[in-house]
Amino acid sequence: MFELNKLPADCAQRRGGGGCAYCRARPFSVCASVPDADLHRLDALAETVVLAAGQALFHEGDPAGHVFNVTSGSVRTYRLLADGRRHIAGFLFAGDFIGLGVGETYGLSAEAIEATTVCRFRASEYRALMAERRELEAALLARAGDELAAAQRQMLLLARKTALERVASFLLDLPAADPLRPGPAGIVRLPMTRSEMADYLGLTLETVSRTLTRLKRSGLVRQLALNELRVEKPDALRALADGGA
Amino acid sequence: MFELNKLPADCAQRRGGGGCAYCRARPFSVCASVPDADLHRLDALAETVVLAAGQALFHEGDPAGHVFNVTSGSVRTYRLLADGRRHIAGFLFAGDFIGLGVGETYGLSAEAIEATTVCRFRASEYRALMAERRELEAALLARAGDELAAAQRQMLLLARKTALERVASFLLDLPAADPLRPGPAGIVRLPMTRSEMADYLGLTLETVSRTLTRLKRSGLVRQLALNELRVEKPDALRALADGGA
DNA sequence: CGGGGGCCTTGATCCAGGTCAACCGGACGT
DNA sequence: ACGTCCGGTTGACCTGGATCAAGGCCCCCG
Repeated sequence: MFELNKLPADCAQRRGGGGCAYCRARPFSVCASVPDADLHRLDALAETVVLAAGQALFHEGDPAGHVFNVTSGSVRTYRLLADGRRHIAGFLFAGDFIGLGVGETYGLSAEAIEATTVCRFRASEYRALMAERRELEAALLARAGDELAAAQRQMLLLARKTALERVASFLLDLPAADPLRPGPAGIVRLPMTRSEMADYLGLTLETVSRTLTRLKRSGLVRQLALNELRVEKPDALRALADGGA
Repeated sequence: MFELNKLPADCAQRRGGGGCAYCRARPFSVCASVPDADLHRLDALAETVVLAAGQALFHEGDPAGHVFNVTSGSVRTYRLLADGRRHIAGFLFAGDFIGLGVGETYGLSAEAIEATTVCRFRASEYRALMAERRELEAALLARAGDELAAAQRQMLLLARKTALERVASFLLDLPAADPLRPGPAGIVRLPMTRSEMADYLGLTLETVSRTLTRLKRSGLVRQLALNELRVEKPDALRALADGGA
């Protein structure tokens, strides 16, 4: 039911050619903590991996051999229950780090949503680099704190918000997550399907669709293209999202 | 509707008397990363705070002046929506650290569930100590990773599990969270009310009560006392919790 | 240019869990 | 001893969102 594409061995290569210096995602990533003068250390460990839409980075239960930085595109992380129910833990964009909670094995699966590039490190080498470059460790700790706070907001959403509030929250939070595509304020790009939004928000795809229709009809949101829309009344939408009566 | 008890100024005191060396929660906390020889550094910064049931440590939106370690008892962290809907983000026990995701202000409120002691540090001093003692920073990063993984499991629960699966998961995960009260295997102590369980699990208190009754009737669980029960069939309960058909 | 397969939307119906309400029992204060 | 309060349990009913089903649109491919 969900494809299990392998990662072709040839699409990842050790670089060493100073790629980090030109990485557009660096300012948004934990790599920003590494001073320019030390970038060669990162470069020496980094592999660039190019992914097509639907390709997997790893699967839940795989030995956790690598950590990743997303450099362009978007990634979903998810988990399945035995009977196929799916939960999408997060959508990741340029600058996001993958590998914070991981121990021996990955606790989630990760797949590209669209054409995506990630920067890959052997976990053991990355840990060694962390031990060497303290700022990197501090940056990861700060990032982990931010993600924890985001996870707590998401738990509130899942535990207590209505479908309308969930979708409204999603539309407001999503654009901020993708720093490479700031675009004009209020434009929301939706690279994922309705089904993926549903599995992220704890709803069904039908409910997501109906709820978006309601938001359009009420004029809070306008559809610009399939999977792109504009928030027309951000304050009203925010009030909705936060359960403001 | 929810009490807003103040923290009496006199219940917290700077110690400096070598308390950390005798702290029963230390082996389970991030403090375990500080070598015995350096414990005086922790002691110098630590204040012991004794809390009665229901007393608040801080409220959402307060300036985040302190971080905490729980040393005994239990704490709930929660957030409210404008109309009073509550979500309990977590139950914390001896060894748990409070202050990972915090920035300028607290994003959650925290209150003692029962008689509780916590160890309090000024956030600025704790940050300075972290800069000085690297192992502490590493311990916090590891802890943050664990919490992130736990948050992801909880999001799966909230997004996709049924009431029965949620309660079963809760009963299995809770005992492991309280290291000072290991007790005989399979004994679950529930210091929180049905309403608090509900707000943690994204249910209502009635549904929690009915679901516990179902578990008792089906023989998976036996009630020993009010708020204490024993898991009779851990494997069956685990299968239930994980949605195993 | 025609056919097929995703993805999306919309409608009709169903049901798990929410809501409202009654009652029970233990802990407490007087 | 008694009343009150708070937490828990149980029952009856309701509803938001799930489920089941039918098309529609668009894109790609032959």
